[in-house]
Amino acid sequence: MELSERKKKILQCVVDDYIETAVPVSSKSLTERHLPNISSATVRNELSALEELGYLTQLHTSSGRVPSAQAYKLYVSDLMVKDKLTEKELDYIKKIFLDKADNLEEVIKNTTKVISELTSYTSVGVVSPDVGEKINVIKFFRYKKDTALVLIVTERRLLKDNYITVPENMEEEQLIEAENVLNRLCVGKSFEEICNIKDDINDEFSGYKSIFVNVVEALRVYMTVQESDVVLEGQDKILDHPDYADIGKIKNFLSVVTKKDKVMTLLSGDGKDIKINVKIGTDGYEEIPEDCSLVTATYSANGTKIGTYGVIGPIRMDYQKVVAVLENVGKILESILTNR
Amino acid sequence: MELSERKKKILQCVVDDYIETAVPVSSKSLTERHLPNISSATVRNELSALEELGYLTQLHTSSGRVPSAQAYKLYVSDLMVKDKLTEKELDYIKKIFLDKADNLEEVIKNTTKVISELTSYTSVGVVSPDVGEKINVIKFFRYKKDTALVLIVTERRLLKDNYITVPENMEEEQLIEAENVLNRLCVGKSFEEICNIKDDINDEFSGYKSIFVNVVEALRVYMTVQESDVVLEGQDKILDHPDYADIGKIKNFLSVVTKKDKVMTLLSGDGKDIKINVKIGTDGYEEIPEDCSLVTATYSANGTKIGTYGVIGPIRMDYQKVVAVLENVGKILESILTNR
DNA sequence: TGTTAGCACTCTTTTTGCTTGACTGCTAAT
DNA sequence: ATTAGCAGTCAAGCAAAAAGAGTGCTAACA
Repeated sequence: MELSERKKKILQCVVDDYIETAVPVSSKSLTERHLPNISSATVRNELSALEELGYLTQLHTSSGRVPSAQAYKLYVSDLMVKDKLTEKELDYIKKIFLDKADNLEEVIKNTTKVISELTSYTSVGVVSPDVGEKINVIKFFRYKKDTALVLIVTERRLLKDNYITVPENMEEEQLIEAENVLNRLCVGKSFEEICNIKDDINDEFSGYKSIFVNVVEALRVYMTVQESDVVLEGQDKILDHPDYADIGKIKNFLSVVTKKDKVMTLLSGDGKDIKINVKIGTDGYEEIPEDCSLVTATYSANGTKIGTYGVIGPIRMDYQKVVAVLENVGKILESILTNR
Repeated sequence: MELSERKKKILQCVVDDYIETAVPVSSKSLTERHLPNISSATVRNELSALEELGYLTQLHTSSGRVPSAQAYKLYVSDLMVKDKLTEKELDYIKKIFLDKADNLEEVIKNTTKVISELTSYTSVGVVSPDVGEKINVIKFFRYKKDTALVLIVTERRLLKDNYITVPENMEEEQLIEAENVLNRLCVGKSFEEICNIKDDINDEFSGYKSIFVNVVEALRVYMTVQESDVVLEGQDKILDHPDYADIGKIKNFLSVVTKKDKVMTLLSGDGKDIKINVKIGTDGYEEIPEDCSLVTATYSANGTKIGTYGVIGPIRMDYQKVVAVLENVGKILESILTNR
């Protein structure tokens, strides 16, 4: 059922006020602050109707109204007036990114830092693996008798966190030989393609099969989100918000947010095309701490997903600000990473 | 002034009880729980004397006694009965380390994890840089026109997080040449030695001076503690302790503990030979959050400092358990890392 | 001289009742 | 459909009273 224009307006004012003050909103304060042309009694009737429809709740009979999760959803999708960032804030974002634009890892760390800084909420981010990412070159670096570091240069980054075990008696030339064969097989191909060719390589790859299997395993690891791909900033910001005056809630929040694996699952489900995505903990999304809200945006450059970034905080969140920050950071980030 | 045996015994009981219950300790409960042979009136006299001497405080005239920082110090150094870990706990420690004993980074992460798990406090750790660490080999890996990754293999680890800028017009052979010269200069030398030879290399190193300077800079970075060398575990554990029922205190704690640079300075001052080191926030140590206690141990293997690990938590900490865990983890860790 | 029983005193914590103030919901008039 | 006005509800704040936990002191005792 579509709400009347007046109901929408009133609901918007309730959410605005509640987000600002954290105090249940009364009919009187609404007429005084936003609606001088109608009486508080009329507003009371409307509030009562909105409560009936599930948009508002009351803590007790004589308290003001508090928005429900349903109300926040409508607010974000329909009612909210989009906020603009100040020049100062925009400059801040640009300055941060321009310094270290060429290192993807740095960019990602800075992204969460900026988001957390500007919104004053905890921010989370994860680099999306890209199964279509193509390999430029693979290099082995043997640094112990039986261990070699695998360096993989792809279109967008340098992967250098995987090791393979090498037979101790393997000569240096053999390792180079293996490297050459591997490069012949892999260069220009995507992770996905390489993982699929594993069967028909016996002839060419003869003696080095175990190495190939190891490298494919390393690639497979890079294809899924790793804990090291998850970035967190401002975990303590939550304490500044009155919604978390209760230790139990803080604990609930921190027990999720301090664990990278949990944050990973939190961010993993997010779709490809959706730009701004709001999930509210109370209904349906089990991964999100109770009474929390997760607002995320997925950024892409040159048609490839870069990563998902967002803010996690109280349901009573400053969505105007958060959405504005996420959109602007996205724009600037994408423009820097596209066609560079 | 030396305390009488009975005073020591009573003080020990007070601290034991207070650590266990978090409730101010009364004369009556002391006689009931630990001292059946003396009357509560006698204990009261002794408590009063101990208060006079600065070991105990009273929140108000009719409350029980609470240990002062001074009392905790004496408790840890003299009074405390050393705790033993259970077989189960010891097995747990061994199992964790045996899995990944050959990767120093993994070992360090696991160390803090184990400590936090077993003590149920937040644990912190930092890998000590070792200025005497000798270099086995240096390798450049050029992966972009103007950027090369610097790989440095030392006696104990593989450093792979530094990049140098290479002149775009530099040929591959020239880079290899530079690598050779650099190895001739550096292999077998310690970080410290290399940083000191920078002046008289002009003749041999001719054209590659900027590269050498870059590499030395990279070494200098490795010689100081890096943020990436700091590990943290169980930041949310603090919330389980009643001492942190107050949001202000939690904030205070987290604002230090979530920031790696702050933890770094916290752990940096610790000496070389001291095994177990207890610092209490209320007096003197400004870096430690107020009302917090930091217990650390420094581990070594083959005569070199591996790192400093410890626990940060409330002053009312279970020192018996914490010291036992730190000592045992240290023993096992050192035995694994020595002469491998 | 050290120890102990007993009692008065102090201070916190809990309970209770009361008052005030903020809202709402309802009703009747517009 | 809107509004003014009023009765009803509930939380929050306050003060006084009661209960409880512990101490310090004094006087007696070994």
